[in-house]
Amino acid sequence: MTVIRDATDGSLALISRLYPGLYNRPPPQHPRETKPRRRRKRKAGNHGGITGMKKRKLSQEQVNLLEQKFGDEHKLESERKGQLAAELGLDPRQVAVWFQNRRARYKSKKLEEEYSRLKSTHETVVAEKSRLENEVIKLKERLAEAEKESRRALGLLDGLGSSNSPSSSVTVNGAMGQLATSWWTRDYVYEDVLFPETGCIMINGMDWGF
Amino acid sequence: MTVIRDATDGSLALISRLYPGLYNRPPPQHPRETKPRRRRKRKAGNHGGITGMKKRKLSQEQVNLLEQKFGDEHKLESERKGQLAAELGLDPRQVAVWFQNRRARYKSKKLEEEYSRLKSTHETVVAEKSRLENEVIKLKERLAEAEKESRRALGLLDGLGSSNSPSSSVTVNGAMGQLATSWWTRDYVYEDVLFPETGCIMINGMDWGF
DNA sequence: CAACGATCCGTAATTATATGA
DNA sequence: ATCATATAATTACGGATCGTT
Repeated sequence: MTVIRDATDGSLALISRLYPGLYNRPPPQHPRETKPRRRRKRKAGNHGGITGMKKRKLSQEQVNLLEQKFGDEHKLESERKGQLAAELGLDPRQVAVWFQNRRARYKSKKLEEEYSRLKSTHETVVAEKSRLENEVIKLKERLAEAEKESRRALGLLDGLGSSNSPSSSVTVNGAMGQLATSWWTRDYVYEDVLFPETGCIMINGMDWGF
Repeated sequence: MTVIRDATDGSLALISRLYPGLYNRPPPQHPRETKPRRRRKRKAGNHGGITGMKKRKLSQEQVNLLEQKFGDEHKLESERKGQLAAELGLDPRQVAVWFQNRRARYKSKKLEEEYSRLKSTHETVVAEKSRLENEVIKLKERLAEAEKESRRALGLLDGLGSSNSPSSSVTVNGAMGQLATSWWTRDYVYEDVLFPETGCIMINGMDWGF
């Protein structure tokens, strides 16, 4: 099944000599193991030393337990580290390294997830923004039209008011006054609400000079 | 059985000219047809001993050249790989590994950058959305008011029309008809444009039944 | 031709090392 | 010493191509 490659079995040959039984995939046995590596001495570069240790893959069982512990706590206390190492038949150093790498993996994985999440909500917001922009446009159209119609009605009222009975004129003028203070001459205006062509309103061929 | 790797003592620059390397390096990408790959040649092998030691940390000079090449192309053709390896005094395998790891680094770095960028634009869009929401609210207020005023004016017109001379009535009724067809009874209406309290408009103590 | 196997190449994940805070 | 981080090397898996059958 597993194709043994030149490079791989070279490693295997070497490793299996040092760590018998560790590379078995199907039956991962418990490696009770002597560790040929010694602790890293002071930063004396041990380049060229025997330190070049080939990586041995941890068995699935070992990984399972490590993952479980990682789920409990992302950090390790040296106390638990030693215990875990003994339980797994690993060098405490390996356990520590495993946790470090696991934290790094966790971090980048988390970043990916965060990115996906952010991207998703971003697209949602963009769509909502687009919807709002359309709504604003429609509202402005409606508003421009409504105001235009108001002016038209007011113009008609004004025209009527100048040739009506006094009582009616009072009513009309009163209404005009209210309208004027309510929105007609208000000081805050959306410049872009009124369409250009509404700047000069022609009703029945008459320019109302607005 | 054949051990090939390692022995990267840095003095085996000669072994690299075994890769006759071949033509072609199209941006292959996804599975699509003829991608004349590298011709394969008999493996030559095995540099040096079994020494599983890792010659870690490439020199700054080596990294500089590698980075430069990476800048040109993120992928390596075996031809260039062999040449580069010879130039650097490295095992071609190491060059390949370096590029693989470099691509991985590039990928995660890019993800980080993309995340920052996305986050930034997201916040911008959120702000714009908020602004648009406010604008919509204001426009709705204005629109409700404008329509209310229109109705008030129309109400006044109507009131005048019912107690005026026939000639005036004609004018008034004509205006009403225009208004009615322009927006007053249009069939598409923003349900949320009119505020709840405007559902029943009282003008001068008169319910217009809207 | 098709099928197969060996060999190369790449990605993704993993293990380990080196260094600085 | 521990941790975070960068880097190197290894492992496993998959795809592509060549050389045979």
